[in-house]
Amino acid sequence: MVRDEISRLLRAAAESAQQGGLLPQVALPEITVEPPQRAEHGDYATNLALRLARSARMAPPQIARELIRSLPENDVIARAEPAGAGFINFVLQPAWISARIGDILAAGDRFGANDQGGGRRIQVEFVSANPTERLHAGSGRAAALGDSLAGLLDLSGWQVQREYLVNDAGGRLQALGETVLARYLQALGVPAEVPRDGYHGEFLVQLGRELAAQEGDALTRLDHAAAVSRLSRMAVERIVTLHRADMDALGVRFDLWFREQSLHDDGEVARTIELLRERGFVVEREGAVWFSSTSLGDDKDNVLIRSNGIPGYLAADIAYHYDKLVRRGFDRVIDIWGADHQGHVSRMKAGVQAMGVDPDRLTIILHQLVTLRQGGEIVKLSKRTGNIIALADVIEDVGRDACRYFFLARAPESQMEFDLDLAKSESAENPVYYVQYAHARTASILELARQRGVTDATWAAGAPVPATLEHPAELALARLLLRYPEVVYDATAQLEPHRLTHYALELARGFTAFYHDCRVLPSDRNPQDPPPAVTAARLRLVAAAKQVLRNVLGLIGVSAPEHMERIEVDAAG
RNA sequence: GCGCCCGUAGCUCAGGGGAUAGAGCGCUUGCCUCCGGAGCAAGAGGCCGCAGGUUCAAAUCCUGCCGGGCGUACCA
Repeated sequence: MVRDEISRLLRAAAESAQQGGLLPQVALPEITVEPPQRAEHGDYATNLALRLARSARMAPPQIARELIRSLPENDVIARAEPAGAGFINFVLQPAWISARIGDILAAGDRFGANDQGGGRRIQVEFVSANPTERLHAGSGRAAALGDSLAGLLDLSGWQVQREYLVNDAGGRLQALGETVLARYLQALGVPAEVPRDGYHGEFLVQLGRELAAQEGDALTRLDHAAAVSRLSRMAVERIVTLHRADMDALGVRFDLWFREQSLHDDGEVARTIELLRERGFVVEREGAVWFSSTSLGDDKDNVLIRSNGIPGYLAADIAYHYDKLVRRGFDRVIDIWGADHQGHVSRMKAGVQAMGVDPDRLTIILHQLVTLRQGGEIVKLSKRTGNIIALADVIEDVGRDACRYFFLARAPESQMEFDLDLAKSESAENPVYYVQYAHARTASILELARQRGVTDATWAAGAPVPATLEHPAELALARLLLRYPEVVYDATAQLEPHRLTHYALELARGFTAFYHDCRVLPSDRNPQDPPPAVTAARLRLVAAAKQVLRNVLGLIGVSAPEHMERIEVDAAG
């Protein structure tokens, strides 16, 4: 990464200055090098002199001057200047930048990779909606967030597994079975009532009809419990199939759809409770079995086995996380939960800790809920409200690409307002199309170059640098491209994939500005046409831009089209 | 009541100790004889919710208050 090159030079400068007596022998703080907000402040800047001022007992500008003077000979930095209250601003060498374009082409789809994971194993579990209805739009946010995060981790040297937990056990499954039985019977004309804690939406009415059509009255001959059990299983399978189809439509693939029921079948839930008991975290009172999580700092104890003898969700969830962290041995586990589950964070952490596992190995990312706006109406998407807008409908309306981009574009902790009408009616103005359009342009330029007899070898990775990039727009684009690995690194380390969408837009803008200012191919009409070496250098830059746009769009989950359909601008509006 | 998250441009949101706070959409004004105008350039629009505190430096960290969202079950 470019910033690491500069950091190394700065560290060498500081040590050299200390040895030469220009700076006192104080401990160096962590060196941060980052692009400044304003272009006139150079390509990168550091506040090292400001950070050193106190311990060195020197004025920051003076420290800055000493550091600059002590910078080792190098071909990276063209200029280093003290600025402001004590910053050092760096301008990179155009020749060095130009040479790095070849690195991008050589790295190809792997450009941006780093090794912060070091081959360790990590699991990202996300969406994991209860199989009781169609996925609602809010699950799209979890899907976009989880899939892009997993992609980032993969690119950053982690071995990643994407997992979806199917809650096919427990009390809600019972309620599902009761509901489906009632709907099934109703469809057969038999009077039946959905229990009060069942699911009253239209969706299961339809499912009941389908099952009645498929099974006839066969299930009426079973006793109640058997019918509920049978129907709940059938319903789960159908609903999971629908969930899988929605994820496919978003381009999200899971490595494993984990069945909660398997933990019960294998005795893992029972073993987990026993293990908690051995470790002294189990108390019995009021006829139920409790996890004494207050002893680990939780605000209250939680039920493991209800007084009716059925284990609650927490017992299964602790068993599940024990399975992930110990039995399957993931080094880290990331759970992505909706904000409506925020209350479970402390007890889940306590549960992991009680099982003897370092709770820092589990990271829970909460995303705030999604609000949909449709026809000026606000529709809040919380679970178990009757007013659900299905994810499948949103994907169909808006398209996969815009869906992935918009769901990812906000920080998880922000509430998100998704304006369906805007996304549909003004899709041409969507930032996602702007980014895709930039990619289509790179493809178009390279294709035209081929038609004019320029071979791909011109922009191949190993080719020598034909000419040093000089034009400000060329250099600005090249610097943006070189920043991509830093964006990937930070987005991974901070677990903030939404940064990708902002970078993608910035890169597309940088490319479009370059395209506007710098002619790539000769036009024969203009005496200012670029000479062949400049054309070759710009083609390499275009090829590199295409690569990086492709890479970042890939992480976001948006397609990188070679061509886009023309949209005619209707002057009449 | 208590807990978590959020209050930044007309709207939707980035930025989360550092230099003159940004983007998209919307609005105003210019640009289509050449690689795709789904574009480009310029502009208007901000006590960064309020009040204290910490710091050389606060939109950013801390405290309190106000406003919004979500939790606060022997549901998941």
